Amino acid sequence: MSRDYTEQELRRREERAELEAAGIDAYPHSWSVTHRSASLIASFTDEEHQPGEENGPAPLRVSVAGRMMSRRIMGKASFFHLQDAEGLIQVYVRRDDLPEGFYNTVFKRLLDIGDIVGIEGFVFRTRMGEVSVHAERLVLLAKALRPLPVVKEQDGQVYNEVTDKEFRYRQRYVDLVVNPKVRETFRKRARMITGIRSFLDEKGYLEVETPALQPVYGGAAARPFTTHHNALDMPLFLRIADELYLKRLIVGGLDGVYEIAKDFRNEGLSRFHNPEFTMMELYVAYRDYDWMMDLVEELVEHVATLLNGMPVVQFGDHEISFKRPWKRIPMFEAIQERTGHDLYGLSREELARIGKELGLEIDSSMGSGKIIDEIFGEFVEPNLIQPTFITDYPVELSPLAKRHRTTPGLVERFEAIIGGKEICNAFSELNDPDDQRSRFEAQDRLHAAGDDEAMAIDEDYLRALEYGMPPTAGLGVGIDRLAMLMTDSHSIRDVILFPLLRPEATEDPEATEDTAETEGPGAPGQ
RNA sequence: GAUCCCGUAGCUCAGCUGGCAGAGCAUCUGACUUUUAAUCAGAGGGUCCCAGGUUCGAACCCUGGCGGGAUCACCA
Repeated sequence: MSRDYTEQELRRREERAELEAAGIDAYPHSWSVTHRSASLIASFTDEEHQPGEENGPAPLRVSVAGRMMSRRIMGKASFFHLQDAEGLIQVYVRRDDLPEGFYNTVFKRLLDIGDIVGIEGFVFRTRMGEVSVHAERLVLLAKALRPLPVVKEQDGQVYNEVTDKEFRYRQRYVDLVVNPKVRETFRKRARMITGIRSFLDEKGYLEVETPALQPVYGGAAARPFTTHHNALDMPLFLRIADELYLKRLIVGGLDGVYEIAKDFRNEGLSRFHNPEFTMMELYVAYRDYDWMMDLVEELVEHVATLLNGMPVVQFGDHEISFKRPWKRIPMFEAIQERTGHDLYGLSREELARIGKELGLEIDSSMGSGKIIDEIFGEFVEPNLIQPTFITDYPVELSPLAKRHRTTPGLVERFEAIIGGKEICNAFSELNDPDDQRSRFEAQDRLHAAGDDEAMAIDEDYLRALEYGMPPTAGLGVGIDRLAMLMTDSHSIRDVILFPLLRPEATEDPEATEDTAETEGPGAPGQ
């Protein structure tokens, strides 16, 4: 398989050949690093480290490694910037400090922006005040055969910034190299997840793993991905939620369990939806949804503070404060506040009439719960920017939630809405096996009527409930959406390293159809 | 799935009413031993997303397709 190389790629391949002809390995095996850029720069002080003065401090010798990101060649001396995991550090190279011929031939002619190099030398501050490494040894660690987009920056102004979304998502490795903000976003995401995990561990909850391949899928309303197990010759579904397995563990006596895992939903893509996404689910025995609201506030305030030093983030034009306590409003009250209509207890016909009056399209397949949800989603949710708990949902929307202790027709459920989007969903868990069975049966009728997102009856789950599940509070948090809020990202693709895209056209037009069909794994195309 | 916008050099982008394909960075050659978007002099580099159509002539207009983005629908 070959393709036409560009002029610059050909040039780099020639350079590699020349390097190898000169006995220089273009891909050596290792390099020992003693320092990283940002922390090295931060630790440098003129009094302790700046060499040159008589009786001055001894030079600080270091070994660093990274990618050459820019080059300023001035005759017999040069500067370049080296980028490592922490950031950039400038390197100073002089012809006369390197072996005979190395500077002119290897450094100036055979190395390029994008190459990965190792530097041994001493640290100093230049006349212009930049802490830099004066190279005494320079070793190629990996030759870059493709040219990297060259992005320049001066006083915060970025030139030739790589902005093409498709390029950035398809070649995230390049995006990470050239866009520092992207590296910061994913560091923050990682710190957020670590923060959630240690918060939950500290409370004594047990992190568990439940099946991603499930014979019966459930726990949410969504279409699944289906697959097949050959040896058992059975269909399997990729999980759409962890819920029913985690609650089996509550039955089993593990009083508090959580899982941070990928869920898979075979549905459309959007700014807020990726077919695989990360969910954190938590179940705690002997608790209810009121208690869980307190926990969510505490958790999110804690994580936001961990990431930003304070429980406040800038999100687009809004400053969002996660400081406890958050507003709590029953769903019907919130709808009445925004639309003037009290929907509680109304018949389906009355709800449909109000929906239409409000300008929504209501069709005959929509049940009462669905209409209420539409009205909520249209008039309430987008206006909830500051963290708000919406509580007490209609029972028909929530087949796994426990009935409200005082208000008929509702369940004890809440969602936290932040920035106009649902961030988590929680309830007092339904633990009456007979009620659960009848809810499943209602779902099953919907399914039979053509709703392919309705839940299936999970007999094993019902069996577990029949053994007795303690009162339990359950929570699901959309980790990607929380990461969006914490990093001021406005598309889920900006917080998922490799979001799903359509397969791109193969680079080699000859490698299409005829070969793709006959080749085994790894063949491009579908 | 619908609507709108976008697709030009390795990257960022210009390209007027249809008339020779452009700039900066990157690359190459030369100068330069503390520069920092280094600078200076020169050179090379194009399937204008793809396929048709209109026209004397298409990057530009028309039709269809591919890919991306945004909004909507869907997604409790």
